[in-house]
Amino acid sequence: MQTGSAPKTIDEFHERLHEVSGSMPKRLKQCADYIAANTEIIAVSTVAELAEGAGVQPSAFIRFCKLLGFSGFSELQRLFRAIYAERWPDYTTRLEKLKEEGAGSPSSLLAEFVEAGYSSLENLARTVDSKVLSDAVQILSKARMIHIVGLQRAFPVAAYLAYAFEKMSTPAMLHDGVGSLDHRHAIRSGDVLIAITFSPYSAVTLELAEYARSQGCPVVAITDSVNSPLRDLGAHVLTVMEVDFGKFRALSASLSLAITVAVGVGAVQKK
Amino acid sequence: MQTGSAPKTIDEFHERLHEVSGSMPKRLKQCADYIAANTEIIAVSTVAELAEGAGVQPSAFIRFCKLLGFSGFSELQRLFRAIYAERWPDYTTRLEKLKEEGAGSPSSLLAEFVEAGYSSLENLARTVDSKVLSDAVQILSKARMIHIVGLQRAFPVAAYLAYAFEKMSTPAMLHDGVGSLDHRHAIRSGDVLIAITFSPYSAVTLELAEYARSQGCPVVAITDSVNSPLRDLGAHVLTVMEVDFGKFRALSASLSLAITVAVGVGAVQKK
DNA sequence: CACAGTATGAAATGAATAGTCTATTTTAGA
DNA sequence: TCTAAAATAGACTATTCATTTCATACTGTG
Repeated sequence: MQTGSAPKTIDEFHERLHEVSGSMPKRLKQCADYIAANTEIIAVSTVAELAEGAGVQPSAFIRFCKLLGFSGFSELQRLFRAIYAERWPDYTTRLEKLKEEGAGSPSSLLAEFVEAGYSSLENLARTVDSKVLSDAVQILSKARMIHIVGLQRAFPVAAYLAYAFEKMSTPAMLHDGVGSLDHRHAIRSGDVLIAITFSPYSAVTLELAEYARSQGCPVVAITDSVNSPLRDLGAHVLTVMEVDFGKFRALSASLSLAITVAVGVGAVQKK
Repeated sequence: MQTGSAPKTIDEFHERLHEVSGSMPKRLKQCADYIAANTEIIAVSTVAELAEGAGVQPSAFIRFCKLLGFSGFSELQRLFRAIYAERWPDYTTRLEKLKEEGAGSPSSLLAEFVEAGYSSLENLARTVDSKVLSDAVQILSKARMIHIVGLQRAFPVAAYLAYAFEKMSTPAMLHDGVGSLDHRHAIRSGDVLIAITFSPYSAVTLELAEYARSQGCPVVAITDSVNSPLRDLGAHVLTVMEVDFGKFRALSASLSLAITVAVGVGAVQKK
């Protein structure tokens, strides 16, 4: 049992699979083919299920795992589960450590932020629900006017949305709180509000969203986690999980999502 | 046990989770919170693992599952396993899947923007000059006051910088152009200006940068390409190339660079 | 302060699942 | 066609895991 040679990454796994699949007895070849075509279900299936799918006995499937260098099916599955469950490291602690050590040279700091950006984007791509996304675009494209609110951390996102709509000549209004002027009464029937807020949720944003709902206007929310109070309002929620650095948040994912929505709306309206 | 009312979709699940999480005993609340934050690992975890993650006993976790309307953990997990394949983690595959919905569809747009953001970040990490970056941080950390200007496309970046400095109690002022009020005379000797502008370069931003230089204030520029007019002013130039998609520009790289600078300055000042 | 109702944790139970072993079948070479 | 080696299937075992049970600790109320 050459367990030491077990593939450590998905790439290595595929490589090994391809490598050994040439010289394989019939049943094991079936396993190889089935696995190659259904890699994604390994993490959530049992030996019995996979064996049936490949049309072989469970024991054959286990022999197949061993041939690839694993000690058994469990070890193989562990590889796939680990990769999926891979939690992004705790950036807050990492950042603090970096600061403490004083080794926080700006370029290593940048490396951290860049990596956080990668994680956020990958996570976004992985978890976005295309149905929810296209519904949001639908709702917005029917709006007479789009209102945008997002303060504090969320303000850059709101500002970018306002910019994008402006460039596409889509009627939109940014509620930015300048002069503490409240423009809530600009929200009329037929309008839609985009509310962006992340924990800790801005009271002003929530209030405006509430007001919009009370006027019968749909609210499209861009927010983190599923506990967002915006959900209580019956808002159409787009969830985006982003890596936090203590008080700061990589905004890569939120911005990408926002610009997608904006361009999506613009595309629909041009037709 | 109202097993008939078990959530059938992830959306329903989240809804229910949020619905019941208000009135829950401590341990079950812990489960709810943990699950809300780690939904993605349910499909590939065991009760014991999740329970440990939430800091509760496995039995408590099962009580939690029942509260949500499932017959037990297995039924809950079945829900997540069923949809697992669609969210297969391999980033590239997932992007391709998103694009399958057809060009112009919201999800394919998202895939494009995510890709653009990703390459922008890659680009940034590759091309950044660590000497220039740490010099910029040096210059800024010596400033009596930091002025920030960035309009149009660059405004979200400027706004985020202003937010970050505010959070770190670093004296900073955002020149946002509200009311066409020009605050240039707030720029005094000892201050530093961060000017952010991308092609086509905003005249207002350039003018302000010019003014700052004329007052003998250093200017740290965040801009694209080497042809930026800010270079002519003798500004300290941080270059960031963003990948365009259509008319729009991913801001991921610019924001990451900006936040790096801000946090870098904050770190120096805390010492 | 006592009591009822609820929540909790530890351990026992029982089901599902991975992994092993061996008799049988298939295959290849003489 | 016979024989030896390899491959396979299916029964068997050991393990892991979800779930239940029950004794104990809280919590709020009269």
